[in-house]
Amino acid sequence: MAEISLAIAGGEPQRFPHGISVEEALRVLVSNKERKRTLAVQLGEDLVDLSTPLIADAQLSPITTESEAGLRIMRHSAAHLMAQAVLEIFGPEVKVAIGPAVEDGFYYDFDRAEPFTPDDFARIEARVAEIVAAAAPFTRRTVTVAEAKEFFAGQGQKYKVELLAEMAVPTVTLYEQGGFVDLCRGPHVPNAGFVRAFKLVKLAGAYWRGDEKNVMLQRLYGTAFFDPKDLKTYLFHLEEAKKRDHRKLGRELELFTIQDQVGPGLILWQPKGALMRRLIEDYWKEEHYRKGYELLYTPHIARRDLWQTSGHLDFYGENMFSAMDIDEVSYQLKPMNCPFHINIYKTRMRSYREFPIRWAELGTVYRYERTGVLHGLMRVRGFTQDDAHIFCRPEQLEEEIFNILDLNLHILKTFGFADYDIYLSTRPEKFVGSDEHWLQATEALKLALEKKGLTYRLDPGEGVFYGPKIDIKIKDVLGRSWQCSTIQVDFNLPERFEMRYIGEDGKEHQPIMIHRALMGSLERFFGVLIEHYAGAFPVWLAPVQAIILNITDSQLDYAEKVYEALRGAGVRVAKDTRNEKLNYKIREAQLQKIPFMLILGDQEVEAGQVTVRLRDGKNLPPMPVPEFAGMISNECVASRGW
RNA sequence: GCCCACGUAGCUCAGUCGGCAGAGCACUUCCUUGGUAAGGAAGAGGUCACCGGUUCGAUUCCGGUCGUGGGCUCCA
Repeated sequence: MAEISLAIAGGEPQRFPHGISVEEALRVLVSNKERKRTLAVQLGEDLVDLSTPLIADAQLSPITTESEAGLRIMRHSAAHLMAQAVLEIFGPEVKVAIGPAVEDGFYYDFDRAEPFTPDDFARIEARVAEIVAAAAPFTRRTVTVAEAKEFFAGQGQKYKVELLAEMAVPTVTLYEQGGFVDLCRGPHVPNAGFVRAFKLVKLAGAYWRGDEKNVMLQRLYGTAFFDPKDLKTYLFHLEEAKKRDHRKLGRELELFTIQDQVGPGLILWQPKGALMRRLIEDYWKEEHYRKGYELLYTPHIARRDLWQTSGHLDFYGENMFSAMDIDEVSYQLKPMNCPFHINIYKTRMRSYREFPIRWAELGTVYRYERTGVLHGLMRVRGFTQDDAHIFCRPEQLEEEIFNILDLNLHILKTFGFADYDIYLSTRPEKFVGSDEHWLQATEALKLALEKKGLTYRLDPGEGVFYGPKIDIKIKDVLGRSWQCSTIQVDFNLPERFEMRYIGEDGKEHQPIMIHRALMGSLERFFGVLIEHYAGAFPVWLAPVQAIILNITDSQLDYAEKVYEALRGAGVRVAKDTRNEKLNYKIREAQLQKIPFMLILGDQEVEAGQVTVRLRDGKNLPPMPVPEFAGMISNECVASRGW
């Protein structure tokens, strides 16, 4: 028998008999300790089981319990264990669909007449614990698609049969543990004992293959770890994340509210939230002015004809609120601002000399969202976009995109966001515009991204039908990612509205149009902001920057003087002069996450100073009032840049 | 829209195996004037989401509606 040469990546190759298993090879190639925590290896591009026979020279990279990849493999195995437990408890009439590892764990979809209840969780967990204790080995075998079909058909597992029917390969692999056989690519842990900590976390409905035309399956979400301590940490982090939930903080800090009587997905901004919004808007307007934008205001409704012309009724109609008749003319609430901006463009003939035209508006739009998707500030039915439209010549496209990215990142950074995922979406199957335009525009987006030195992911075919786009997504503390910024090229509306300009050649041309929103929606952005800072906003944004806490009534006059002075100096100051103990007042101010507490006792009155307590519990040395006011204004300038 | 769970005072939550509803915090009043995360007492506050049904009687059981949460789908 021939020999093959194997090595740990970066290590010395050694000779082994042809067909030796990965596990046998590891016994020679790595230490015992290392081998015991290895659950699979990477072979080239592929991850394979330890039992895999090796038939060619190769470099092996062990996947251990210490790695992300190892965790994923184990979680995928945990999904199999859960499916085994479910079938054992609820009988073989339960149909299994798919069960992959996901970000924080795994899930498995089941088709069962009776709904699972949270009470079932304990039973399933107990059964999984037994399976884990038995450390049943995972075994793999390769069969033909026909054999696999016959096997699963025999078990009545119709979803597996359906999956097999679409596979364009001759053979598939089956994994078995404890008598449960699943169609699966693998790899898996060597035995169930690797699943040291297992927990079911939630129950949800999910359509078969994600298509709402299909039957709804029951999805059980779980998570698993190699070490029970990690599970505990994970659950602790979930609790911590809940504390930053913008819905909870929004109520506690009195930033915004959503009332049944008003309607779902409709936001009421309370005074403190409204104040913050004003600060955000002021900042936004100033930055835009500096970058050569002009501001517009447009109405909330328009004649239905406008939406006909724009095409929104055709491609966006199901997201629009229904029409209302006014003097026998039909009107509709706006889901977007663009048609208004185009109408302003069209008030007269435009020249290439005016380009680029950059028009921005904080435009409030209304979109019908299905009830199930509404979520605090993140997903609402009425929201204000920080919208803008840029009209330019094709050759200006790249530079304009670059400018937008520049402004975009600058603004995000001011709000403390430096981590985000960038996506470039290219042409979908259904599209308007010429091949040449698409190619040019997509190239321009790419070049701008590269020139800005940004790494991005390509999302092929995920562009809007009217043009390619760049999306920037910010992650919240619960790990959900929210799209805020979007930059889209549009070949459609200029055509539909017959937009024109006179070029250098004296002839009519069609302008290029860019839609863009940086914060996306003020509501969503505010939600992300609340979670990002856990409600402890930077000084320039804090609705209350400082609160005066007097110790006894004998400082009331001085408190009033300090209050007036700080107000006069432009500090957002509040005072708590209630007849309460200092401890009590500090606790409240702390819970309100006010950056500075100004403690006033007899000492401060005498010295004409304030003692500053920070929200992290530290104290600054006593200082005169003007010095404190100066400190605040300096900090704001430093954060905001002006 | 679909699946599962939930909806009791402003907030967090008890409770009623069907018999006119409870705590803590917040709020009001009084006492207390106290230096870095809750001083004490009293008071007020709820058609138990809404609409129907079963019942002598429903906040409790059943059905529907609305809303919320977590998912699916969709998106700023």
